[in-house]
Amino acid sequence: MAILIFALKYLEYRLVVHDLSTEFYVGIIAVFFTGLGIWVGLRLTRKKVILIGPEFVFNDEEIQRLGISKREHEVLELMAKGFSNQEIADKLFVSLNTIKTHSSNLFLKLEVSRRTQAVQKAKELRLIP
Amino acid sequence: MAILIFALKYLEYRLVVHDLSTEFYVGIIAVFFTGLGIWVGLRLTRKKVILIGPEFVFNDEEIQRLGISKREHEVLELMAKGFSNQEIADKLFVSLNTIKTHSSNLFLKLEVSRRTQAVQKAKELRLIP
DNA sequence: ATTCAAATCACCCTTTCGGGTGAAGGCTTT
DNA sequence: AAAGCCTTCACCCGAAAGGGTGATTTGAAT
Repeated sequence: MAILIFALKYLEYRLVVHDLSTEFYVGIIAVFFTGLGIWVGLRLTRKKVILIGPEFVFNDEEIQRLGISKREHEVLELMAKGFSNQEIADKLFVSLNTIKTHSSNLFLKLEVSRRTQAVQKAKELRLIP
Repeated sequence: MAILIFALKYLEYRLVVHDLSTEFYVGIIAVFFTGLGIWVGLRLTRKKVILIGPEFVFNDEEIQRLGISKREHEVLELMAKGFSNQEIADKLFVSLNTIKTHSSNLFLKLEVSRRTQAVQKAKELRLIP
């Protein structure tokens, strides 16, 4: 707004002092404010792009459709982070056998036979980030 | 450009017929072209956002920095798709031992000890899609 | 009170993976 | 020609993962 008022006054001053054609000044104004608008437009979308990037939502429908329990989902997340069954067991304070049971059930529900496939499929279905 | 010329002529016509102040017309031009600029700006970034999404480029610098060979990179890609060493061996028409060698070298270069970690790290470093 | 799913753990066995070592052939660089 | 990397393959061994079965406990729903 300040820039706009300043521009108007400045051009008005130039219009009195010099005697150039009206179209010339109108052209200058048009070009200047088009540029200003482009800048504003870029500003607006730059923020949007930043916001679009890091948003992730769990696909709860798919999780329930496959019948994946809370605990199984936890195991799945740790699996995706590259932890071994033993490490997952330690983190969740349960036995290795328990994790093996959970992972076996996960593989059945995800219809895979290896953990790398499980992780891949889980990411595709947006079960995990 | 066509719109700009049209606007200039139209405003010139209005300026002669009616007798409103110059600032008024300058204001109209400013607001109109600011809007036009915003629209153009949005147009430009909208295309950029669409392009940014599905494009993936291999991080060649990182691949070379880690000294990952062509063959090792192939193995890494198949690994990330969830294939077992035996399946990778079949796909590349080499022996299982060869794939084990490649994967061992990969783990050393990526500084990991499990294939899930290797896949995770490779994706972080944009070595694979 | 009974049923049912989830979570826990155990034991068995097989397959896969990972680490270590060695070696042979090919290709490039020096 | 020698040195160095890539690729290929082999063997050994231990650890990890996966498949199957069965059992107990707990909490929620009927």
